Amino acid sequence: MESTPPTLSRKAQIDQTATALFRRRGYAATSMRELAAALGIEAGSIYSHIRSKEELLHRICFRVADEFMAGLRAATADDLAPAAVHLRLAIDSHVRVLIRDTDASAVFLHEWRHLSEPALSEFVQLQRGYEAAFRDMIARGVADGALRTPDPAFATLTLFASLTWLPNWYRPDGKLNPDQIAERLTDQLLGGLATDYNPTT
Amino acid sequence: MESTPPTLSRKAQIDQTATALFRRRGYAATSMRELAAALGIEAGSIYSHIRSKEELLHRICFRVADEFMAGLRAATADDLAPAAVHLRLAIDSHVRVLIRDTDASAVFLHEWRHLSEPALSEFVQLQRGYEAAFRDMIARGVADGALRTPDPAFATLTLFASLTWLPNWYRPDGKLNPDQIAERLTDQLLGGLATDYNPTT
DNA sequence: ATTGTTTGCTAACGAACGTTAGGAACCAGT
DNA sequence: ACTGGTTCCTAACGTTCGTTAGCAAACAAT
Repeated sequence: MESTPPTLSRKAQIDQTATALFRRRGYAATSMRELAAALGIEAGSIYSHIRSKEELLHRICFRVADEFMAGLRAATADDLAPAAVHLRLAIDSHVRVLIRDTDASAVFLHEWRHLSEPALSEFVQLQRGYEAAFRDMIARGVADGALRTPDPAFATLTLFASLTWLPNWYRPDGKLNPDQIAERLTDQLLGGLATDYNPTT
Repeated sequence: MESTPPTLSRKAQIDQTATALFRRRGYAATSMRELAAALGIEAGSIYSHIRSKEELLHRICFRVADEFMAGLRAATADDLAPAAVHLRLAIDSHVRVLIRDTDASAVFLHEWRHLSEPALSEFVQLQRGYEAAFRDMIARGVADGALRTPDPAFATLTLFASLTWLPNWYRPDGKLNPDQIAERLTDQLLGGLATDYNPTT
């Protein structure tokens, strides 16, 4: 059972509503009074649960960052697996986070720059490490012949471009369910790179 | 010669500085006092040249939209050319706009949602038409056998994803000059689609 | 019964916001 | 010399911002 109330705790509700608003209108353009109205309470009441507006953004960004990082660790846990397998699992994990938590992912991707120091630097560092891991996987895949691309660095950019674009077009009520989307996107992105690639379909 | 002063007109300077600020900090998070400070004047002075803050955003967004549209028209001017050629020229033109005017392009891509009606609807309509044109070119290219992709709609998404991502990584002081970037990006994006493609290099 | 936690209110603070009014300096063309 | 346009200033307007203080109701645990 739970020690917390049966539904979402108020703080969790605030996080959720703030995430949706930050995504739709942008962090800077969302006022605390707007957030309060969406929750059906007054602006001042929010501060019984949080310390500041930026704390909301901070929690969203770093929670999503944690999910991405955990997925990456799980995908590369098997040291003996080839780089191309690591890459496939990592892309798949990344897509699943994007789909499971589209609003928070969109905030993570576009609103992080409104963090202030020192959180901003910490976030950027996490981001760089994450991207570097993908670049390494692709480079190792090319080195061992499993992947083929005229320009690994550029391939990494294209990969992240496609991943980052997903929240812009994904609709939960679309024809494909999340698993199918993740599978298809992974297949498509890897299909363009692999020298010999057979999708699981 | 020119009837305007030798350097940029003040209004053009304001546009330029606003573009850079809107890009770096976001439209909503950029204050008129910040903009004024960057120009070395007082906030009130700006209103001798413009009517409102949103007018700045409006001008940036619709000017870039015009450039994209003009490029698309030029690329598809030759009715007799095959769809794959139209597509190549259109991608090339798009990339050149992105590179020539990176700041304005980034504002166009990310800040347009802060436009208010009716400009917002007008902008969205332009955007949809532009994307539809690319989708059609890809679909026709697939139909006539010049292009190959398991999912034309998804290919269009990936294409726009890569294009939209460019301002995020492009640096004018990089190794490649604008022409080389445009050529390489066009080659790479089309290379993944074409059934038989020989880059111009 | 009491205590502590959660939740929310009203009222207001100082700061920052976009914007305007009114005036002044400068400069080009007549 | 005069005129009209461009440019910028100071001062302030009304509004909205994030946030705080102080208080109160509801409820769970002891």
